[in-house]
Amino acid sequence: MAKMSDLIEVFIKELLDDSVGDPVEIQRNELAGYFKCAPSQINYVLTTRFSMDKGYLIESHRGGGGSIKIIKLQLSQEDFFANLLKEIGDSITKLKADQITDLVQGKELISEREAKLIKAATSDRSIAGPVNIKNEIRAGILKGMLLSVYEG
Amino acid sequence: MAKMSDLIEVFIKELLDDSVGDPVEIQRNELAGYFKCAPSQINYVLTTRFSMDKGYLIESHRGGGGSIKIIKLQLSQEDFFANLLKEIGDSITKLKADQITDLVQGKELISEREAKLIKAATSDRSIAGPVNIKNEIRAGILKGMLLSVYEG
DNA sequence: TATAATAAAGTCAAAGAAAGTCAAAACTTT
DNA sequence: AAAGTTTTGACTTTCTTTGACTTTATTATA
Repeated sequence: MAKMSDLIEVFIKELLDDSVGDPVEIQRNELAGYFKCAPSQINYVLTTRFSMDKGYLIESHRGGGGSIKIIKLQLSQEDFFANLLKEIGDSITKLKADQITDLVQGKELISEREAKLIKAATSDRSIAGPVNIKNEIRAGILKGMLLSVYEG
Repeated sequence: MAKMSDLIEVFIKELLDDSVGDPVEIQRNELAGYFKCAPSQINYVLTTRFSMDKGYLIESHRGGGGSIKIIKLQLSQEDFFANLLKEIGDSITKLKADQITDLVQGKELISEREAKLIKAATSDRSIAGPVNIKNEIRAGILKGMLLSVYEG
């Protein structure tokens, strides 16, 4: 049997292609039913194939009428942003985060106010929680924000 | 089926828009009849979508000829922010964070792009780290960002 | 004028409808 | 065989819908 996760991945990518740039909305159980797999496998596919690093944003709601929204951000490999994401990696200090933020602002891809927002979000003060993982958390937040700037 | 509660929410907001600032008066049973839902669902919508901290006041009368009055009120900016910070507290879900972000955007205190940034920063996928403290971390980030807006 | 009937709205808990998590089991690759 | 990846399922969390029961106000009646 061809790998299920791959099939699901292709399926979702086709949906995204068909919708030319618009986000795609699915219901986890429905999709799982279609592929006759465990619903949680959809989550697996989403986290392994549609991660932020790969240029996707995921949003979801639980409860009656809940659903999962998949947003593809168009970024090319040699893109400035792609490089930044790589540089941020899985962990980043506040100093470096600020440098990157300034860099992006310098290119006028974000406004001064937006830069301020980003700096606030990535500040040590904002990031409550275990000191030893602050840099990891910061990396995730910074990447998420930069990607969101790219969103249609 | 599109989510009933959302439809009802939109319906009421349209009424409010149409009445430009004036309170809107509805009959619970009538509205429930219109939407073919349980009357108590109107209460659900009212408490989840038109709560005080979202800037609404609800008044009602029971008995014959009874009705529900929905008032949208305008708070001073300091009160508004103070309220938000209080509501965020030490822990907040993604859903509630988004609602607050929308609220702030609705008041035109932030732009659509800035709202997107905030939503990205507070998304579960941005916040790497232990699941059990995500809401705590999110609260810190959101407060940090809102404060940065407030402080100019 | 009391009292009963009726007409609202309120409350709360249970059931239902999603999605999320995590770890074990089952595969594949090295 | 070890390491890595995928698949599954039991359990959890979050949000929505429903309905039985309560409270309050108005209207009709004795």
